[in-house]
Amino acid sequence: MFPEQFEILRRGTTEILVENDFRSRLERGTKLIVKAGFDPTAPDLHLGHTVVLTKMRQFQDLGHDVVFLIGDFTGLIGDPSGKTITRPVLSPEEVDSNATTYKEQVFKILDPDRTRVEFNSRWMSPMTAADLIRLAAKYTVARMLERDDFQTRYSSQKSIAIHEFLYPLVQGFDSVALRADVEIGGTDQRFNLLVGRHLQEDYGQLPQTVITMPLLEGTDGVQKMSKSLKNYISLNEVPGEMFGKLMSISDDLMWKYFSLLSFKSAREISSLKAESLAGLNPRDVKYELALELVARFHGKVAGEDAKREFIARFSEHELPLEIPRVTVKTEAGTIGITQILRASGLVQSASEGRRMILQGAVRIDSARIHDDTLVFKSGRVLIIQVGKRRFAQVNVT
RNA sequence: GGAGGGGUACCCAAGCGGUCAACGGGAGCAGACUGUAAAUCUGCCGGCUCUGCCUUCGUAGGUUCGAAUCCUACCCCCUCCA
Repeated sequence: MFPEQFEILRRGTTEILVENDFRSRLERGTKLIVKAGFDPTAPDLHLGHTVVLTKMRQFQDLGHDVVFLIGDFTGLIGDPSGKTITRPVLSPEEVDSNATTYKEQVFKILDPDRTRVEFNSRWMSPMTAADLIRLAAKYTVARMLERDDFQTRYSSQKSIAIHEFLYPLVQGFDSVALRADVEIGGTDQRFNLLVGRHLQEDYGQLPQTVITMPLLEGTDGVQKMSKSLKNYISLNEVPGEMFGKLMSISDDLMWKYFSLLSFKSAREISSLKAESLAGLNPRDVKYELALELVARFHGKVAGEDAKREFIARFSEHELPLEIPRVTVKTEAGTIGITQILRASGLVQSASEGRRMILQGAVRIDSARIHDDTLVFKSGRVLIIQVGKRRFAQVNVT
């Protein structure tokens, strides 16, 4: 039983600190308190976040207590791992509405009945300045600067504000307040998670087990999935978009997505791998992935519709089922094509429209055009396509 | 308190009086191909009434026929010394 639990929980992790402690914790057979913190400023979760959530779900399924911690207090500090130092301070109402949005998304993965949602302002706000100084005294500058991104910023002459040092401390203190047995985070959280161990020891608690999960690369296949890099797949993505974005990841990256996001068993995944080696089109394997994930967040039917639509659009080059309709007004009864493209929102500027036409990207009623000086009279209705993905039915009035 | 380095387009990063709408890389977009929004190759990548014009290189002024490039003031970042 315990070795089995251990194996399930270890799957996909980058690191478990300390493995032996974790084993003995599991062997005790008591419910563990499993914590993971989330930033309140980004209620729009993406697939990268779900790596940790999926791991939390496994703990739940094994009967442990999971704490979904919203770092509303740490939100005041901002995440020092990013480049931005200042962050807009959220009002209580904003935190509240973000939390609601969070829950909607998170409970697609976690079991709501077995999840405790906490806010770290509950114990941080009552702290006095003196309390905070006492907390700050528990760690040294030299040890803080061990943190990889502090080090990088320091040596590349980027600023580090004092309050950013508080971020790991507060996060660590959260573990003390929650008496966490386990904390899960991405590998980029390693340092912060370890601070928790240190502080717990200082407060006379058994240091938590730290579990780090690999970072999921975004759709560019190189950088970690993040909103600011715009390479993310949001959980709120409409089914078609989510399906398409998943199909756009590289054939190599697809396997990482399988191992970190799929609920398929290790055995099922390796048999897919074997089939693909045997000559199955990687595209078809990717369909499996896209289908599973779209179905998880939007339901089975939406998943299948998305797949069907994708094949029609990109394999059979059919027009999408639903084409947005827009109306474009003429000045004196006629209007140039570049103006139509811009006014319909298909391109950002008339210049971009001109370039698109010259590159052969624009089709009107399915026929490619090359002339950027075309003029249309009012009363025309045109189906315009720019590239493979932008469509509009334009009513010229 | 003193000395020095730096702020360039979405990001990184050249340029240091005209040939700069600004090298190069990344991201993005498009085309070809593959009939995966994979991979690969090619092109585009400030705006416009587009063989030209207009607005951009921290901010505001100035010098000059002409400035991202020189000068002045201001704002911001970093380093070293104290």
